[in-house]
Amino acid sequence: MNDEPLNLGLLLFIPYRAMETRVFAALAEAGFDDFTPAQARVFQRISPGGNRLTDLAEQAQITKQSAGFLVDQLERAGYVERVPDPTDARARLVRVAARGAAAVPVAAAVVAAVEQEWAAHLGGRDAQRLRQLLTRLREITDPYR
Amino acid sequence: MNDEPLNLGLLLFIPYRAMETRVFAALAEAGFDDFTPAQARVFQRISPGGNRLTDLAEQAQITKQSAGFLVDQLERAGYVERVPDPTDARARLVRVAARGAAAVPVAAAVVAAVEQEWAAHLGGRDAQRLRQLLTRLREITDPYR
DNA sequence: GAGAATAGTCAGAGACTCTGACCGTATGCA
DNA sequence: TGCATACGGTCAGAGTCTCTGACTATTCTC
Repeated sequence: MNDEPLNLGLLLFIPYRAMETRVFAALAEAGFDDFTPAQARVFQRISPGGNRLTDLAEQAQITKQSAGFLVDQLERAGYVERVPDPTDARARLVRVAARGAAAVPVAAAVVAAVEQEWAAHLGGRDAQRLRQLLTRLREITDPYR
Repeated sequence: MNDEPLNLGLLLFIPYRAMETRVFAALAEAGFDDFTPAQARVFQRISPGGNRLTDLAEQAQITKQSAGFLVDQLERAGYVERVPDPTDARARLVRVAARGAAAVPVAAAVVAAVEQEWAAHLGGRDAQRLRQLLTRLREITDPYR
């Protein structure tokens, strides 16, 4: 049923949504039942050394106010912490905290499992190709990088 | 900068978001400046004969209440209309109305343009391949179909 | 014809996002 | 050195989107 060609936007959205659903179901089951997709889109961008709020906002393509709102929640829930930026007294660095670090492997495991399912359906060679195509597409569609 | 492999979810999300941004910018410029992404995700699923609310909700993976909320707005803005379903007195069919029909070609043109840009970057053969891979991926990631 | 299922609405709450205004610190330059 | 400007971040308020739960009306099943 319904095999007419869809526009690429929707075609990208459908598997994205499927992945998201799977990850959040697993996180919830593992006890990380607070933690929302919006929070995750910020959390996901935190690098090992920590990031400034404005940096995270820019990467997630939201305003710094929205980023602040989400980081507040993440901080309250113990997923991240804010530390002063030694190089700039105005700024603070958002870093992954203990509970956040504990959630990462859970999420990573589901992502890996889903990617394997997809590879099983597409074939390993084509799964590889999909990743490569999307990575190349990112070159012209990621306003941050 | 930042070429480390990202998870497939994010890799799908980035171009999706880029497409969405482009389409909404063009719609706004063409005078369709009300019309939000959430409304579009419902609107996009309306088929020529019209759809029931619950059908749209299921496709968009939202509750029927949310779908009703969005269709209310679309109706008020003149993008869709509701007509009685001749086969079931409980139901009504949501159909594209005049203003909605006027917006479709504008959106379609942008989608086509963006897809062409992407094809120019990836190469026509690989763009074709990307579409094909995503279509196959839909087979196992679209809970509706 | 009775009971269960379905289509849709109403009410209320919570999450997410935005714009605009503001404070304190840093930077560039005369 | 000092001043204007830019930048990092917060506060306040509003709008949008989503959900859960409860309800009405109609249809389906037996």
